Amino acid sequence: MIKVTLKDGDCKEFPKGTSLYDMAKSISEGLARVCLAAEVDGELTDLRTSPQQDCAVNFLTWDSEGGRFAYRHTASHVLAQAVKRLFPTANLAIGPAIENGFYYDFDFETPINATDLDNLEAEMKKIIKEDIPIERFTLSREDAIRMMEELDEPYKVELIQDLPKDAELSFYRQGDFTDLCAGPHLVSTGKLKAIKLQYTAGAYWRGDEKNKMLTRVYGTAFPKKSELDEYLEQLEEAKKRDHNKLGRELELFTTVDYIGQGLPILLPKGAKMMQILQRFVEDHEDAHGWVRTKTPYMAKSDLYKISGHWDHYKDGMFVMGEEEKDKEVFALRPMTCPFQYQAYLNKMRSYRDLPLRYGETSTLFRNEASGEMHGLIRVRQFTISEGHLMCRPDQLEEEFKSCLEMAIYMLKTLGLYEDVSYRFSQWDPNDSEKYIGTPEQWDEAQSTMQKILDHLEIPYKVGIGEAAFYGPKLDIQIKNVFGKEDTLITIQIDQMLAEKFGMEYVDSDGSRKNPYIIHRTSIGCYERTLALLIEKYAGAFPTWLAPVQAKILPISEHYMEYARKVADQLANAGIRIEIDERNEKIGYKIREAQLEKVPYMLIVGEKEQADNAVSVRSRKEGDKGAMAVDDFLSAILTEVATKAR
RNA sequence: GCUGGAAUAACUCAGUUGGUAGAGUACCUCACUCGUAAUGAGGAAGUCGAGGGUUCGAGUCCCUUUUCCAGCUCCA
Repeated sequence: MIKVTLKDGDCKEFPKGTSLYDMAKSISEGLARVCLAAEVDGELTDLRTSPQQDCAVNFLTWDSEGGRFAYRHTASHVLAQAVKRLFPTANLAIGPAIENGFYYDFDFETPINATDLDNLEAEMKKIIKEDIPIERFTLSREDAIRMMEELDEPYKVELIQDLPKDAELSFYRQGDFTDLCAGPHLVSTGKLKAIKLQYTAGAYWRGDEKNKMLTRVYGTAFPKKSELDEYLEQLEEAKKRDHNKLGRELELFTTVDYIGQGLPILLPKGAKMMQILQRFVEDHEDAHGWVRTKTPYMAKSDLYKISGHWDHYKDGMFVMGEEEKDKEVFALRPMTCPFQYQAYLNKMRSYRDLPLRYGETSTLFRNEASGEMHGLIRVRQFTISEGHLMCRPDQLEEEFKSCLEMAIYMLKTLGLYEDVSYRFSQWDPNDSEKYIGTPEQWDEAQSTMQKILDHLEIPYKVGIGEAAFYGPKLDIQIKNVFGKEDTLITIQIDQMLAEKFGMEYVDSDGSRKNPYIIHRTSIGCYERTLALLIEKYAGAFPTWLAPVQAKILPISEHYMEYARKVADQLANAGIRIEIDERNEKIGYKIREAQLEKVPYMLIVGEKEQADNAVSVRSRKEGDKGAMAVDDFLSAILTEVATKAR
């Protein structure tokens, strides 16, 4: 007998050799029905495992990530089985569970289409109905390779060959289908309930663009049809917040095909929001010891040769001219650093001058690959709240902290703080081509940064190979409505470029030293920030950010003059105001203003004109009744000043 | 850049096996002068993204290209 301690502290005894699934059954039929996998002494495992000694067992249900992953991983195997049934010549690559579903990569002989996807889904449902038991077995590496060669699965053979020689490999078999897999999996295909194949996409074998592009089939699975439907409904709702759709509908931006990809046109409302954000950021920075520079948008190739951009970032730049043909070759700037450094180099610096904080509202140009552009989130020309801070080693941590605090303040003010996560972006020592500097320099820069991050207790995850070519970064990451993650804000420590440009200061002992440089942004690039704000608020921006803060809706033409008088008074106080001068019914004007998501509608008619008042309707709370113009003005000014959300 | 999908009026979309280009909204005109989410009538509006091909005839079929969307790769 072995003793099993359950999560709730209960102890049970079972004969040695009892599987976890049988244990669950003997505890209760209900548990057996809902448990999907288990943790034995903290290790994720299959229900078909039979513990050999006393242990702690935690049965995992749909409520745990481990349970969901086992469930969806099994769904991905069922998909692979369906593919092998309908397309016997297709080869299998990999098929994991992911955050909200699963995918499987296949190498099809001919591309599959939407009908094929429907057929595959139908076949999956058949496999689930067949309720095929799923068995686990292990093979030596050698036998595993032999089996996959016999099955003619070259990708699987390659995967196995990369595993350690003495590895014992686990396989899962369900009827006529066998796959290499670490598991865990459900006990039979019938445990799956609601599945849906969503779409296909290309994906490089092993994520390397030099490799063949495979077909990735995405799907999701839930224990109940109602939950699946709810999830799909949520996806549809999220799409309605998509900044790329909403931003165009709200007339914030547009694109024109003969201007080109990644070059959006900011319309008056979008440009106004950008201006508000920019003023907010610049004022805040200036109040915190930052000074402004204004540097050129382009430079001769000479500059980029010193900085290393020419060798490490040329593909990302717009270069004008050819080195062989033209006397001077210019390139638009992809980053501000080498330009702003010239301001530092303008004269000899003393240790007393540091820290020096240079801010610039900087427009940058990056020649992104054509498939990368996405609305305002990835563009080829963008404007960023860029800054470089030169300091002494003893000031580094304090300055880094203040940069981070500023970023957090900005995020909190915008209401995005709860949506971000931190990434400590490090270099990839195996890809030294991509970076300047020696391994020793990288170790030093990264350990300096790590010390600061740990000291500040920043909860980060590490991103290997995500560093800039000149140094490590703390990236503040955010997800868009589709769940795709992008960097919003970045704070970087750079020693290497300072050295390349010969930036120095004279220390108290008379010696010359290179300053530490912090590259940082306050709210990242304005285009991307705007995009995320659109999605965050579904276009209903906080009043301080709204391009139009109040719209005056006269009941009829008779009150137009009064409407203009009110508009003048509010506009003179700095409120962004519009009048709906059209000869339409009030209900119609309200509907339109509501759809434009204007924070306040001010209805004026006979009564209001008599009382020097406005009837206020808020987009959130509806009709709020009449109010003296002065009272409305002071209320909205307070709201704007506090940047209330 | 790669894989897949898409492009028809300002916007959202319909358009059957190839046979005269359609709706709703918006816009313009007129009437109505209106009290908290759509007043009515009329009008104008499209080289069917661009270029080439097949055909008596192409929005529809084929090729090239541009842009947009999802994903991959890459990045703020």
